[in-house]
Amino acid sequence: MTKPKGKKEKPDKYIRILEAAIKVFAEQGFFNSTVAQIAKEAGVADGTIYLYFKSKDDILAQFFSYKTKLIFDRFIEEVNKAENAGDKLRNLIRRHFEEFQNDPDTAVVFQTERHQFHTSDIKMKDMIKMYLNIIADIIEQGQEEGSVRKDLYVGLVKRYIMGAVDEVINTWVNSGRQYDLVSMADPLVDLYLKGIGAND
Amino acid sequence: MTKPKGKKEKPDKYIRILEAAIKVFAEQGFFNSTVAQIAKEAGVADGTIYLYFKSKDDILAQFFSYKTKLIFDRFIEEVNKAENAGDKLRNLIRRHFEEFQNDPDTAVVFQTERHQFHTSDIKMKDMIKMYLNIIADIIEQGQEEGSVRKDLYVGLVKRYIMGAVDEVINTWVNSGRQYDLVSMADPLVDLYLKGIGAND
DNA sequence: ATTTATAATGAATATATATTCATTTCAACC
DNA sequence: GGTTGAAATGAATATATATTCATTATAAAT
Repeated sequence: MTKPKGKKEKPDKYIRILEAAIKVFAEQGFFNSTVAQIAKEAGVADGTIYLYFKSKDDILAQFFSYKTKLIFDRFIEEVNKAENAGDKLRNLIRRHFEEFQNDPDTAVVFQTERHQFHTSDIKMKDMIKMYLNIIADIIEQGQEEGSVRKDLYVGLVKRYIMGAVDEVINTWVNSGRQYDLVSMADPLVDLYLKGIGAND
Repeated sequence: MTKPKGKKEKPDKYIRILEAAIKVFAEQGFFNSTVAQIAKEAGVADGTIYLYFKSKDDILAQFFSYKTKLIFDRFIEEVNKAENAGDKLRNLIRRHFEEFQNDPDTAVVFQTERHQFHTSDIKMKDMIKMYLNIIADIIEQGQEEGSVRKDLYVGLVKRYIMGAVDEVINTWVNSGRQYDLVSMADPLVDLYLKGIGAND
């Protein structure tokens, strides 16, 4: 029998546990979630978790690296579709909003837990650095093109951009995700480029 | 004897425990900290904590409301020292950076834990709303004065400002607080006002 | 059918720690 | 110096839950 009836789900059990964990974490936060809850949500025994993950902490660590890889590839792909710096920035942020809007559990866990684990072995700093680097490259390209001011402290600018993106997502998450996040992208990019000051 | 020798520290035991808790939370995070550690740091017995606080959660809740009141009063005071919107925004952010730089433990706890307790009874949303309102008032004043663009979505602008402030502080906290945070205020306000786009 | 290897189970374990409360200390007053 | 009430103590309790591991199921191989 080369075609099994329905009992061949080996490779995706890892994924199934991860997805279940994300759901539980999103609902209750990492520290308030129990391994037993994750197991139940995934439809496996408690002990099974430990065949795929070293510890509860490891589940969160795996989640971050797994999702980050997936998402960042799409960010870069989307950035590369554009030619000039302004469009690249717009594409990055729009795609960021799209990804999070389409995967709200991931969004919640990212926004809620990302500030906790800077000391642990979760490679949070590396992730953030990657994101900041994408932005820095765009800024520098813009400066070469002449579309971006040259008298900028890029180390500050990239955080200014990332911070605003982050807060807009936070607001959306904490509102119960009731409105369209993606529609915030264009007005936000407009603020980055033009600022709030009246053009005299 | 109306002048006790040195054993009259009643009103500040509450404060002492709070400060100790903040220190412990800053070092290890709320969930990884134990009540016993806080008691030790404060130089009191474990049980004494419960004469002043309902629970471990309550310590964090008290901290937020206690510190928030203190700090926000100073924010408003500082904003009121300025006349026009630009200076008000500058004063707000500079004072924000000053407060956090002078009280690093508070800064760490704020930045680390503020994204966790949106569902709990900690009045996080109210605190954030207060801050956003200060900003919104400044923006609107700027629009009346003519120094700020009128075609702005204020609901977005205030988050854009707060988010960037937040991220700049995060970076400082996660760097081990090695550089002068306050010096970031002016360049940041410059970005808000002028944006990154080349003025054509 | 029997063996073998792998995967999964879930009850039992081990530990950690928030909270309680019976007891003690303290300071003021008579 | 004895009495009183409040404040503080810290050992004991109660609970929760991450992790382990002896046992069982599963599937393939012979």
